[in-house]
Amino acid sequence: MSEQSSDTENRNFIRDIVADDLSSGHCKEIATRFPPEPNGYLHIGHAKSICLNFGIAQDFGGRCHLRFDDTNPTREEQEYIDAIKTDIRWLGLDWGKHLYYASDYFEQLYDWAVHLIQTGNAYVDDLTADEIRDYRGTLTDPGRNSPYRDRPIEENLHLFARMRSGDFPEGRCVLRAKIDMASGNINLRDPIIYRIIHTKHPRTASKWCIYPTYDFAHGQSDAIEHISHSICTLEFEDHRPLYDWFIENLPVPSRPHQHEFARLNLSYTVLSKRILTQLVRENRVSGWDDPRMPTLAGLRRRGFPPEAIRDFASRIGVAKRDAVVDVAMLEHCVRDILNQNADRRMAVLRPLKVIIENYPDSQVEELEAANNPGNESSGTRTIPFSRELYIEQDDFMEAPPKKFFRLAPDREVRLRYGYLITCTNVIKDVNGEVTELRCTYDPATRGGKTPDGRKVKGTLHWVSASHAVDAEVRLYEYLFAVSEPGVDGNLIQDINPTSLEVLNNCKLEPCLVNLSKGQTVQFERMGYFCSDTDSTPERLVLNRTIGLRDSWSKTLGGKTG
RNA sequence: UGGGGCGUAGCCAAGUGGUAAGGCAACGGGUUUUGAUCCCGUGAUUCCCAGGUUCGAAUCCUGGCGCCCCAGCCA
Repeated sequence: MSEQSSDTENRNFIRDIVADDLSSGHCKEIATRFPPEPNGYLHIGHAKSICLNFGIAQDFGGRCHLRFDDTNPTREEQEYIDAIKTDIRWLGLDWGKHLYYASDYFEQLYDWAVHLIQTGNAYVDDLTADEIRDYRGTLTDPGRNSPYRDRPIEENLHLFARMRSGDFPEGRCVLRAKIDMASGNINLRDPIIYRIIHTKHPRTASKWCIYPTYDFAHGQSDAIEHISHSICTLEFEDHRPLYDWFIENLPVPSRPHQHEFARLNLSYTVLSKRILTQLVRENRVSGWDDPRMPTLAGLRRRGFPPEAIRDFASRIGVAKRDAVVDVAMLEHCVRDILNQNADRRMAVLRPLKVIIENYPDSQVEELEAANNPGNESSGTRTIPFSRELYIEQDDFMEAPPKKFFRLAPDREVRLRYGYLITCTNVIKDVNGEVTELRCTYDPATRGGKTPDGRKVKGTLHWVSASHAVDAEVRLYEYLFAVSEPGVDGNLIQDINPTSLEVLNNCKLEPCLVNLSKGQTVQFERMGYFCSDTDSTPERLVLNRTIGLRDSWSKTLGGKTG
C-alpha cells in the first residue's frame, strides 16, 4: 500500500509507461541509464534526469547504468568524467557496478557499421562538409542524393577500412546511413554515422581515428546494455525514427525504446552547458563550483543539501510541455530540509557595538541555547555573554518607522537567550553615523525570560564582542538579474552585477570556529550558512546558502540585506 | 510553406467521458524568545479559441490560433 501511494506521488507519464510495459509483459526487467557527455559539469537540470532514471530503476526493481557518452574526443576530458561521478554520488544515487562508456563499444559499433555497408544500408561519402549541407536540402525542400551514394559495397568496405586505419585527413570523407534524402525528418536524410577525428581520446587514446556519432552510438549502446527504457529530452524526439531504424537494421541483442520528456528550465538561471562553460571560461564566475552556479558542484559548495535537490526533482514532476520552474520552488525545498536539520547559531554580519552599562565589567556568563528549538534531540550549547556585545546594524533605528519592533532609543528588546536590554544612549561619529549604543539590562530576565510576564516584541541575535570569531561572509543573489536570462538576445547583459557581496567584518558565536566543511547551520534571523572551500582555520570564510523568508523586508518594500 | 511535439490558476502539475487533485508563489488570520518555523483560511462556473458528438466533454471529432524543437562531420 505504502509503495502504491509513493508511486502515486511520483507518478508521471514515463513511470506509467514503465509500469504498463511491466504489467503487460512487454518487458521483464527494467533498465535505465544516465548518459552524460563528459564535456562539462552536471547541473540541476541533469539532476532531474538522474533522479528520474535512478528513481525508476529503484522503484521498479531494475537497474540504472551510468554511461559516459564519449564519442567526441575533441570536447571531452577526464576531469569531467571524474567530476560527474563525484556529483552523482553526492546527489545520493548509485550506479553500483554499472559504469560504462560508449567507447567500450567502439569495436562492436565498428562491426555494425560494416554490417550496414554489407546490407547496402551505408556508404562512404566523399562530399565536403559544405557540400553535404548543400545536398541536405532545407526544412521545406528535400535533399538530393550524394553522387557517392551508390558506390559498390566492396568499395565502401575498402574505404571504411582505410578511414579506420588513418589513411585520410579529417573531413576527407564520412560514413553515412542510406535512408531517405527526401524525408521530412532531416535526421533521416542519410545521417552521418562515422567521422574522422585525429584527436587523442581520454579512454581509447590513439586507438581510433574514426568515431561514431551520437545517433549511431546511443541506441546501439542501449541495446548492448539491455536498456529497456532510454529516457532523453524532447529535442531528441525526432531522432527516435532514426534510433529505431538502426535497431531494426542491425543484429542487436535487445530492443530498447526511447521516451522523451521536457528538460528543466529554472527562472533567473541558465541551464545550458554551452553557456555555463562560457561563464567559466570568461571568468564571469570563479569556476564550475562557484556557489552562484546551478551546477551540482556549485550548489554543493553553496550548502544546498542533496536531499533538497532530490525533493525538488520529485516536486516539479515530469511532462512533455516546455516549462520554466520558479526558482522559489528550489529555494523552498532547500529551506525545508535545512529548517529541519540545521543547528542554530548566532552571528552578526554587520556589527554595531553595544555596551551594557550596568553589567559588571569583567563578568562573563555562559548562557544555554538550544541547537534546534524544533528538534529537542539536537541538544544545547553555551554562549558567552558580557558587557560588550555586537548586534546587527539593521536591528537599530534612531527614528524607527511604525511596526519596527527592534531596538531604538528608550526601547526594550530581548537578546535571544540573553537578557532584555533598553537603549539609553546613542553614540555617533563626526559624520553622524551611529557607532555605538549604550544600554542597560534587566538582571531578572536571564535567558531572555520575562518572569513578570511582560511582552517584548523584538528579539535580536547578538554576539559577545571579546569572544566573537571574525569571519568573511559571502552573500549571493541570482547570477542573472532577469527571470528569463537571454530572452532579449544578450545574455551577458542580463548578468546580475551584484550577485556576490563580500562582508569582511562578521562576528560569529565562538563555537563556529569548529564548523565543519559541508555542514550548514542557521544563523538565527539571518539565514543558512556553510563553510566555504576557501575557509582556513586562520581565516574563516562562510557562504550564505540562502536567507530565511523575510516578511519584514517585504513590508519595507523589497529591500534585501 | 516540410517534419516532430506541446497548450489546465502568477509558476509547476494531476486528470484518459461523470461534473477541475496537489505543490510553489501571493494574500489574510493564529501561535511564537528566530518578523523564521508551524497551524488555519483565500483561489479555475472552467481547462488556447470556435464549432460538433453526447443525458453529460479538460477528456471524443472537426477547424483554427499560439508556443517549442529539427537544415553540426555536437550531444
